[in-house]
Order: sequence, then structure tokens, then C-alpha cells
Amino acid sequence: MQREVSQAVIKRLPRYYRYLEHLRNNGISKVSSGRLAEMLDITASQVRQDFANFGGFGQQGYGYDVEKLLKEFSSIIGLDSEHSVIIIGAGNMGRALSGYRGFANDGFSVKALFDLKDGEPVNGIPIYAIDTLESFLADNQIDIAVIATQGKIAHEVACLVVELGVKSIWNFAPVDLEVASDVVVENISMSESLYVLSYKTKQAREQIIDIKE
Amino acid sequence: MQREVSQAVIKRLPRYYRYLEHLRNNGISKVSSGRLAEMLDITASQVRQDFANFGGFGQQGYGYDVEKLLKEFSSIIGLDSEHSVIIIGAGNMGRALSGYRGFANDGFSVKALFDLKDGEPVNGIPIYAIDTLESFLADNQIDIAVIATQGKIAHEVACLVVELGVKSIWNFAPVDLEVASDVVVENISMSESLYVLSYKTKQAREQIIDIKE
DNA sequence: TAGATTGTTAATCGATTAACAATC
DNA sequence: TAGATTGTTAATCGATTAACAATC
Repeated sequence: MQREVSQAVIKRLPRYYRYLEHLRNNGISKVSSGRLAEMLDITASQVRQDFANFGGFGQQGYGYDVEKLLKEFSSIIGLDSEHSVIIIGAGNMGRALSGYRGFANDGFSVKALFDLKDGEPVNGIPIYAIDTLESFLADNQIDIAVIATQGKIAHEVACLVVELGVKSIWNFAPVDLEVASDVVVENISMSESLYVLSYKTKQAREQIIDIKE
Repeated sequence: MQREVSQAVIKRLPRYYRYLEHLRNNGISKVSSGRLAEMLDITASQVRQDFANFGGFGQQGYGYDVEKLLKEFSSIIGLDSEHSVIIIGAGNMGRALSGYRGFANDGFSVKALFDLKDGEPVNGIPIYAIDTLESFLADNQIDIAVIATQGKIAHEVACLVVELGVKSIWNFAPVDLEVASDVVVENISMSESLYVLSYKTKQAREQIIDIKE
């Protein structure tokens, strides 16, 4: 029944979580919205508004309990349960992702890589041929498919995994996947990010020239 | 003198560019804001507003010339000049990035990888010891440093490259880099993206349960 | 109790959308 | 010319910030 939480808030959740971990790691058990705001470089109002989206976690006059906040956020983000993952595409990126520490740290378990042909395991993870994907998914419950293929075939691959029952896609290919509305897609857009960097770089340079002239 | 272009607009620039390339590749030379809007799944108003930020590129009653738009955007994004790149950190991610096609495609040239010790070249790119970075940067004009190290040392590394004169950082480490205001930083936050995926996945599942009950 | 800090309501700001005159 | 479509101004919407009563 709760009204939908806005994209803007969702994108801040991971940052809150990361800074709360810092606090815990430093043995700090209590934090105020003001302190958190300072750390994240946002306003205290925003912190409290954001937290209000999920219900009040704080205590007036005291602040927030770091451990409680971590537990709440862990549950909200979904880090309190295991996720099984497959990676499609065993090129540079797919192989690198198979060794990505972030997976294991947060309860994501990479079960297999898929490519055109099977191959030697990387980082202890087997590489299977894509034409065995159907039987693999019949035998293994998989929560998340990572798409690390070339852009050209990414859409086809996405349709395939969706058809075979995977409902969450982490997409590294430079395409906008069009999938059914019950399928969740999150993109890592490297080329877009690089373009933004390039744009900002050019801007920064031009500004310096402007000042000089 | 032009007023600053908003973050929201800048983040859409790469998408415009990508879809314009599609159009060109399909031999389409002319496009309207309506057609572009449909492709990007935004409104035609927004397309025209966005373009207005950079000056009017269109012709009333006709639309936009695809080739002209590409040339304009290429210049705005900064793809019309070469950029030289180094990558710090030769782990999984650094190595994968050294082979990233997006670099060469858009005029970014990766000159070297750096790690604790030097090592065998990957993808034709040499790996040098980090303690040779200073002399390397004295001899080579580098525009962009990619940070692909562990989070723990990312900040230290960032400070180092900035000190040695690099003004643009593409950061893959899960930390918020604090650098001088004239330094441009663009982040690829894999763990944050994965958390967002996890959150959305959990939401989608819960909604299904809600409906069922 | 007094001080601190939340949760929430109202005000502000900025981004998106709608509308339409200009014009090709 | 008539139709299409831009560029721009105004209206709407949503997100951020400010303010403050509630309360620990």
C-alpha cells in the first residue's frame, strides 16, 4: 500500500548503506541526520525525508542507531538473502565480473558463465556453452542474469533468459533492453559514463580558457 | 556565458548520440523530435528543450539533420579529439578495461596500466610499477586516469594522479573521491548498481506476493 | 528539566510537460 | 499555399529544502 519510493531515493540507498558500514567499522553506534548528511554531502532534511519513506527508524532527541539502520537497510535492499547469479558472455568483462568481490561480499553467488562454447573455468567458475542454458536453468534456480555480451546480441540474450524464467538482469551491454514490465533491469552504461566524463572534461578545460582570455 | 547545463540533460546526451548513430547506420538522414522521443522513450518536448540548451540545431517544419546533429553532439561531448588514458590497478577490472572496445571506438587511447609491480602486457598494453608513474606522467601527456584499484587505496591513488597533473578521473572504486574542484570525476558504481538491482528485484517479488494474497 | 533531534508539514526550487506562435 | 515541426514561453509536476511541533 505504501506509495512508490522515487528513483532518486532508491539511488541514494546504497550510499547510505556504505557510509553506515563505515560508521560501524569505526565502532560508532549512534548517528544523527546532520552527521549523515555531512558525510554524504546532502542536507539533513533530505536524510530524514528519505528515511521517512521506509518508516521512522530514529529516536527523537537521540538520533539513529547505526546497527538498527544497517539491519533495516540490509533488508530493504535485499542483502539479507542469498542471490544466485549467472553471467552471459565470457569476454573481458564477463571474466572480470566472475571475479568481482562485490558479489561474494553481499551474498551474491556466481554459479556459471555462458559463452558460445564451453571453456576452462575462470576464478573457479565454469564456462558453459549457451545452448546448454535452458537445461541449466531447468536444474538451477537463478535470480539474476548478468549480460556481458556485445551490444549486438544483448537484446536477443536478454529475451532468452527472460523466456527461461530469469526476472532480473544486470546489463553491461550498451543497449536499452526492452523486456516485459515484470522483469527488472539495471544498467551499467560504461560508454555513457565515459561520454559524460568526456563532456565534463571538455567543459572544465573551456572554462579555464574562458578565464584566461 | 551560457547558463550551466543541468546534470539531467548531460546524462541524456550519450543516449541521444547512441540513437543518432543507429539512425545513421540505417541510412536515415532526417529525424523529428517526435521520432527521437519515441526511440528514447521520453517526450518530444524534452528533446526540444534539451537541444535548446546547446542552441537550435533544427529546421522548423522539417526536423533535424542526423549527420549535423551527430557532428554537433560529437563536439559537445568531446569525441572530436583524441584522449589519452592510463589505468591504475591491473586486477580483474583494470585488465578488462584495458581491452574495452569503447575506448578505441571513440578516440580514447590507453597508454599504460599501473600496478604495484610491472608485469607482462595485457591486450598489448604495458603494465608499469606505480612508483614509475611520476616519471611516466612527466614524459606523457595523459588526459584521463581510470581508477580500478581496491576501495581502500583509491583515494590515495586519486590524490597522487591529481598531484601529478591529471585532471579527469574515471573511478571504478566504491568510494566518493574528494578532490579539488577543478578535477572532474565520473564514477562507475558497480556495487551501488547491484544494490539497486537487488532492491528492485525484492520489490517486484513482494508485489507479486501482494497480488496473490 | 533543558537540549537535541526526529518526523512531518509547508515553501521553494528545478525539471518536465504542454501549448502555441514562428517559420520552413 | 498548407502541413509539419521547431524553438520558446507558460503550466505542471515532483523533488529538495526549510521550519517547527513533538518528544526522547
